[in-house]
Amino acid sequence: MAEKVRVRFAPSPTGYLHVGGARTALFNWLFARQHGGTFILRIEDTDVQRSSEAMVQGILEGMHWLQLDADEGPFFQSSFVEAHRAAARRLVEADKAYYDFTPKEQGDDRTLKERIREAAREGREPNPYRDLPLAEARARLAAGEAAAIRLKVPASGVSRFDDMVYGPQERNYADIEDLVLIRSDGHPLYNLSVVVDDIEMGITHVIRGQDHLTNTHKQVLIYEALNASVPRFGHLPLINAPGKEKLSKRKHGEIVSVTTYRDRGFLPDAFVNFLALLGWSPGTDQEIMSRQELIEKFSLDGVNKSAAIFNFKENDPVDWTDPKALWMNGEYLRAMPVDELLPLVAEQLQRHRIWREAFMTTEREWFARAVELLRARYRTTVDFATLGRPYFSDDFEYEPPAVKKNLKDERLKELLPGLAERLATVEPFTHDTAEAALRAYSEEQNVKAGLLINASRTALTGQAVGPGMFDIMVTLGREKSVERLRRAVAQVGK
RNA sequence: GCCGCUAUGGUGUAAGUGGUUAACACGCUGCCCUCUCAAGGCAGAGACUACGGGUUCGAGUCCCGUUAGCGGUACCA
Repeated sequence: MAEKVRVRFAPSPTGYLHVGGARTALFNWLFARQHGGTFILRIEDTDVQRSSEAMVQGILEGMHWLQLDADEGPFFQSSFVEAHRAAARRLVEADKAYYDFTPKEQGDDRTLKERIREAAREGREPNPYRDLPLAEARARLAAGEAAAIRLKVPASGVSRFDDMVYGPQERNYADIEDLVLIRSDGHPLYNLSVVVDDIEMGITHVIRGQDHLTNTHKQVLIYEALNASVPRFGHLPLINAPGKEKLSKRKHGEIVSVTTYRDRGFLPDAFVNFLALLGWSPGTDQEIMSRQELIEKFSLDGVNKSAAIFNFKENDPVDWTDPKALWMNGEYLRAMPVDELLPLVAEQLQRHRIWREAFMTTEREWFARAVELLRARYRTTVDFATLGRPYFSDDFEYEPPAVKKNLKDERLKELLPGLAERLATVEPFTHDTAEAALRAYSEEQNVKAGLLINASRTALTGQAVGPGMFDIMVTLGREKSVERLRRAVAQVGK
């Protein structure tokens, strides 16, 4: 029978967890869950210069928020370097790798990319140390000379593997250089490290970004040299920025960081759902899928090959990220049980310092109704604390455009206090009785009800938009409504 | 330069082994609802399926070429 599925997510902590990494983690996780397999987290921190503890924490936090917790790990690749070196030594002994005494080239002022291309263009000379007898190499090593270890890649023939997403892949050995396995300072390099670790951890399926597709041939070579069984590979299309630009941490900043979505009021399930649809489709029209549904429907066959664009606009405070992500979060906000939403809203109100303990105790029922009323028009939980501020706190601002639009009419200086007086005596104070009182008053005063309604909305919330006016009144309660109507007189005509 | 991957409306994706007017979602526009804004309902605009050749009765779907984007080509990961 088929062996048990073991997959891993192996980020390098040279940056926070970004959307591309999160999607790779998600697909590995989904694949593992679907097959009853094991999902492993391995931090590839061998590049000490660029890795940092803070980034490790950021990755862990992001994974935790998305609820993609690992079954095993986190492991740290840096703790396995001895195994990597031992593997390289074995390859040397088996004559599948060799010591290269060529001095390490020093960097110059050209950019890295230019240097790589220039070196490649010059063509490769056969390495003079490739066939150096091992005894001689060891003698030079013993004499204190430094050497890198390179893999002996066959001069001719082709490398093949069948990618689970991209299909059959071929590459001529002639196009693959004798790659360095161990630097001359003893530091193991990526291609060796991943392979050794993946063998050690019994990884059966390697699911990762497409940027590794061509180098996979090199890794297959290493597996074979090590007499290990080669896992199945599945490469995922990349996620680009608008304009098909590469998504870059430096250029695009926090907009690509997963923790940004946590901090700006996304629901983890909504974000996971959105991420799943970036490069994958269940093949049906269904787009809103719970975690369980994703696990059931996910398939590498449904992953497409072309890069997706993460469609955010830069410097747009309202549509600050991909509109579809925002829409989807709103859908989740509306569909989830209020009881689950309440603590999330509470968290935001706390962060904005407008939280009152009573909201969760004596006024919990009221709190739930207010959240219910507001969530139809919000897209993130942060909206409850910003747009929703007037509903939870008396300390709010009158928005100038709203004042200009709804509190312009000078007559309101008399009408607002007049309305306040009427409402003060309405008994009981409900949506319908408040409405009846307002409409009666507008008729008496010979003004349109709309004038009073819109003016009241701005008087009560400082805003021009929001829920139905009488719902607002009931939510705020008689006392606050009356008080705010009177207070707003000072805003009339501004 | 060389090797490789990709190419469907603004964005994300559909269109089993080639078969009528290229579908869905987001976004956009309009209408309905209405005290505003959302939500919801309805309607609509938007794609000669990157371009050029083939194969075929018939191609988004197969083949070749071109172009573009991306990846690799490192003693980075």
